Amino acid sequence: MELSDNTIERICKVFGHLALLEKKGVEFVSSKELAEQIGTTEYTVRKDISLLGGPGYTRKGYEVSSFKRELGQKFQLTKSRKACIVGLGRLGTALLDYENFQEDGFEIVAGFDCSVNKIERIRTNIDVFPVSRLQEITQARSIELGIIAVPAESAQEIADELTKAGVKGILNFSPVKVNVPARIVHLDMDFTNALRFIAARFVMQNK
Amino acid sequence: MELSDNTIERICKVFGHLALLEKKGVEFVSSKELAEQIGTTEYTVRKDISLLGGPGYTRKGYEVSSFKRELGQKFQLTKSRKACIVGLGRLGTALLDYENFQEDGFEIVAGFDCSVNKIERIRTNIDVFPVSRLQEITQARSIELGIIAVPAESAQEIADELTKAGVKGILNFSPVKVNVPARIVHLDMDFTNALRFIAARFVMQNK
DNA sequence: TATATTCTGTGAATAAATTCACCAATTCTT
DNA sequence: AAGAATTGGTGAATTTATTCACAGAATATA
Ligand SMILES: NC(=O)c1ccc[n+]([C@@H]2O[C@H](COP(=O)([O-])OP(=O)(O)OC[C@H]3O[C@@H](n4cnc5c(N)ncnc54)[C@H](O)[C@@H]3O)[C@@H](O)[C@H]2O)c1
Ligand SMILES: NC(=O)c1ccc[n+]([C@@H]2O[C@H](COP(=O)([O-])OP(=O)(O)OC[C@H]3O[C@@H](n4cnc5c(N)ncnc54)[C@H](O)[C@@H]3O)[C@@H](O)[C@H]2O)c1
Repeated sequence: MELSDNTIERICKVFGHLALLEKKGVEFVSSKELAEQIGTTEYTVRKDISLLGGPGYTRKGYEVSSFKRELGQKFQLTKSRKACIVGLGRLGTALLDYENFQEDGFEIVAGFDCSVNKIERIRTNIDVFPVSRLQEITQARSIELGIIAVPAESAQEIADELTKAGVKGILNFSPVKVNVPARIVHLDMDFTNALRFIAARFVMQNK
Repeated sequence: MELSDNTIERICKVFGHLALLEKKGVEFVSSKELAEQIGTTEYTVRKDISLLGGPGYTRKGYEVSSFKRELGQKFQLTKSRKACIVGLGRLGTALLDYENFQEDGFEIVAGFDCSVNKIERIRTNIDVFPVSRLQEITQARSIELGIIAVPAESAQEIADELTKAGVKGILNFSPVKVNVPARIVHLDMDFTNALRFIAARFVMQNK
């Protein structure tokens, strides 16, 4: 059965929240609480979950650990996935050193940049390479996800490289939309547009 | 008339693309091209634009400069808006020095952190302050937007501070949803969840 | 034990978003 | 000048998403 992107996104948020609850030792959680935490309604949460057939218990809600395990299995969110970062400027290096990715099942196993200077100067535990070795390293290390943190004008070029290298997904932080074949899942995260949206939304709301 | 969030978000993207085209000196752009650039269909673009009453010209499309001006006016995207960043760690400092915000009409006028050490060590042109002065500075400098880049456990606390300080919008980079009154527009940008979504989406797509 | 409460699951109803179909206007081509 | 092609605008149709309503089940309460 076909899940919508909205549903998948919400389920991912649910998964994240379940992980938190599990750490805290909480045993059960209701659709109402999940809804509050992920910013939607209890109806939507229940509908989403019902599409997956997850079992909830009357007057208790969903069992945190087993439900998390089930989601992890269904969406393969438990196996650790390897990722690389292309563009090691201010944003790229911040991402490189963000150790929380690890515990959420994303392992940054390589960084790439076109500037050899930069590569030599970077202090990090992650291996960094010239971008000319992107294909080689991506394949050798079974990297599944590519994170783009190069300037806008190089973003499409890097998206193409990553595509050729065979990644399954791309997260793009540059402020231009990248085009990749439909088999590759990609998401553009444009901070400037986020600020614009907030501003525009505020203006509309108040007139 | 009421515009949906989807429409507002798309219009913001259109605005961004118009700015690009204007810089390049392009005079007209069709709904089809806009659609390609922002990742939607020409129908949706035309429908969105028709809600705003923007004039398009037969066999030419929309006039880049005047349409951009019109959108800028309607959504007040031309006036420069002041923003601050709270949490000057790896991500916060990357954002602090991102000079492109400026040319898109967002001016970072202050940074805050709880660590006095950090504040003293930071090298940047932007003024940085201890977080205890958040309210004071935000009001003194008419800051409208708050960007949260503190660890998850402090995010809600900072959201509350920003709310009290009277900001109009909040962009939250921590991986927890923050709760603020409905009058304040806010957006959570959770990178980890973005990676999860990409992974989950890929799994679903291939079964 | 009986009754009230609270929770899920899900079909039906409603609402929202997208897509389509096609007219009108303009430009291009021959 | 005639006809073909391209483009926007928009009401209608369709599809998708959300919300509601309520049955069924377990638990709590009296
Ligand atoms: N810094 C931020 O806070 C911020 C905010 C919003 C958006 N962004 C976007 O994120 C991206 C990165 O921003 P940044 O501030 O880190 O930029 P930056 O200029 O600090 O770093 C870019 C890095 O990419 C490298 N690079 C350039 N072309 C390359 C190529 N073809 N292959 C490999 N590496 C290449 C450069 O050597 C540099 O190290 C940009 O697209 C920017 O618009 C950044
Ligand atoms: N670094 C990344 O690439 C990355 C990726 C995904 C998400 N994030 C999220 O962004 C946020 C910041 O990440 P980071 O890597 O920059 O963290 P960091 O630890 O490098 O920096 C956090 C900063 O916040 C300051 N701080 C802590 N509590 C504060 C408070 N109450 N008031 C003011 N300042 C306070 C700290 O002094 C520190 O300077 C986190 O929520 C993180 O989960 C970061």
